[in-house]
Amino acid sequence: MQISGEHRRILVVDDEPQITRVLRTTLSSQGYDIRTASDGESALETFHDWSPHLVITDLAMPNLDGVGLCRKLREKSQVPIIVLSVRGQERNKVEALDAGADDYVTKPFGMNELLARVRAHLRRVVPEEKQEQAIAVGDFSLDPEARRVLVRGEEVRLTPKEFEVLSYLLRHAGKAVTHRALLAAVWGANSTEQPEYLRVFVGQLRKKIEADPANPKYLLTEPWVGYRFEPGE
Amino acid sequence: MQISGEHRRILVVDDEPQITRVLRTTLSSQGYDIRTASDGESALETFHDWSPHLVITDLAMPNLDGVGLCRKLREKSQVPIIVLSVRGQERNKVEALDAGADDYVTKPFGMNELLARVRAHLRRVVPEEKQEQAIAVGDFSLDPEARRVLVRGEEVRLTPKEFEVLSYLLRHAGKAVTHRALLAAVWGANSTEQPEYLRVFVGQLRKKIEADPANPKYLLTEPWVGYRFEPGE
DNA sequence: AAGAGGTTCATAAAAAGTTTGTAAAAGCGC
DNA sequence: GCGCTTTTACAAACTTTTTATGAACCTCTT
Repeated sequence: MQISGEHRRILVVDDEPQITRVLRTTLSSQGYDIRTASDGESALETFHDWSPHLVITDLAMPNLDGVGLCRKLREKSQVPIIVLSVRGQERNKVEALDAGADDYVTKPFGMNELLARVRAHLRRVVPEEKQEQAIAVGDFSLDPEARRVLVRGEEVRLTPKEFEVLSYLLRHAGKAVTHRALLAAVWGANSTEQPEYLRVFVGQLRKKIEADPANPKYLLTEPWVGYRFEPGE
Repeated sequence: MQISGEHRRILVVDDEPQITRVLRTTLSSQGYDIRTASDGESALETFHDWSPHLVITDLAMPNLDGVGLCRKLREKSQVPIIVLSVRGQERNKVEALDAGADDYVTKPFGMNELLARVRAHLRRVVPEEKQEQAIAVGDFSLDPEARRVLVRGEEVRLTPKEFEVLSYLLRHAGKAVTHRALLAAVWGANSTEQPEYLRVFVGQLRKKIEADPANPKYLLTEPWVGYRFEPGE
């Protein structure tokens, strides 16, 4: 498991199942999330649904070939594209690269080389597009980019851990959140057996966001289960 | 002559004069500006003086080899690097790519392929103008060309590093900027583990731009995360 | 139905561990 | 030498973790 590769999504496009299978296996083992497509058209669909960070594609495919796929992708996206092909002739390479591909690797290729090229291209991808979107529920709004929380229009200063706890609760507003889930989300999957933290931090949060911390209106406890966040109407 | 290649500067590094000569000729004919260096050390010098848009380098060189050159360049720069080498073994490729190279082409290579790869990498280079635009937020305005900053109409003298720090913060005004991001932007991607710089420079900046440096109004600290620039209304 | 025993929850506060602001010394390049 | 950057040091401020205590709650027994 490597930090820089975590959660990066790679779309593999090839009409030969044995190729996609081996790529899926190898890339998955490096910690990447993989989806595959067997032709250009379905690749475009998956691309739009899933927004991968990198595309690896074959050249010869039904429906829409590799060069066509590159052109289509480039109309909308800057995603790095690596073309894999058995055709090693220079004009094929030039055509693909000029169509928008970033790299051209000739089959058969060494898997370590491909992985290194994948790393090289992913390095350039803007670090972690913030998947975190602003949330607004009831009297609360939370902006992860600015790292700010507003309660009834007032800004509330939160420490990092408080922020993460509240963030998780807001994202699951209205639902009962188990101790385990909350602990795992904020403290990591390891410390799921220490609910003392939660009591302390929930207490702190209530002091900061509740009008009457002793009789919480938003941050309710769900006995024997966990907590539940109830946004004001 | 092609439009996309106009005025782009390419640094060619190789200790064999016949290689640099043919590359210079070919690349020049495509409208690129070329300089050459015959070893890693002088390549670094030329790089700093000339800020090329792309570097093409051999692997085997006196003084500082291709891999070392990649590492050195990556400390400060995101410039695309294409490595040319007679060594076609996979571990050479992996080593170079992981050292920061973006592409690895084995000699002998087709010139059209190389040109296509050059075009592919140059496509990704951010057009300079984008980074050089003036910014004005709240009480601040910053002119990158003149390297001047005005706070409430008053000019403030800043050192180069101070300027870059403030520039980055202004470009992300209102958002929490992580230590990592700020360090990477100003000191290069390698020095992301030295937040001491930031403390010092933020302190300097506050002295220069805040009315009361001890109680900052603009340059706020976001504890455990980084800093946030809040423009005056 | 009431009470004992055990568990969970809330709160406060002490202890431990980090981070931040600041000053100043050392290093570097022109 | 001079100005800028880097390094070092340390106290102050802050966050997180740990600990303690009492109240509230459930279960089981009588």
